[in-house]
Amino acid sequence: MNYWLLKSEPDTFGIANLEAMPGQTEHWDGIRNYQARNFMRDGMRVGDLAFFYHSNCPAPGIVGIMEIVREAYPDFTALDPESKYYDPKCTEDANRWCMADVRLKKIFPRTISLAELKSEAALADMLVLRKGNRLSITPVSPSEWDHILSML
DNA sequence: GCCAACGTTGGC
DNA sequence: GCCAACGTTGGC
Repeated sequence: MNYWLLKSEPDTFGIANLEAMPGQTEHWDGIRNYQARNFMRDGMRVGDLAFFYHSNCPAPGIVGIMEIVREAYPDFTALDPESKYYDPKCTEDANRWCMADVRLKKIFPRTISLAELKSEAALADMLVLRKGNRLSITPVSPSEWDHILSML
């Protein structure tokens, strides 16, 4: 069982959008970075838990928890010319991108802000806090996971 | 809107 | 395989 942190822009798809989906479940699509894809494809398993992180917004931070309910499968948005995630180099037989399905598990009573996360010595090694990090999927260690939950 | 950091592309 | 140019991310 692994822990993750998944970023999404609330203007595009925030935790409230996930809450509103049937079964509070949705596919996590649009990964267009190899490192992030590899984390998803090679590491993410059903039953894993992930923080929902709001990025590129007035109050960036962790807003809740999701559970992985389906492991990596081909990201069909890469084949759809109408999608903003369309990748002309992908075909049905050679789709280099994948998505996973997530289900909302918990919305935190408050946002754990990026500033708070940065101020915690116990989280100094978190990938997502590294300067210039742009990965939309990063692994979270069990101790980091527990520490963040203790901040609520 | 600015800009630093980083990934990808493509010419050579 | 190098590397400059370009596009994107994301905090501020």
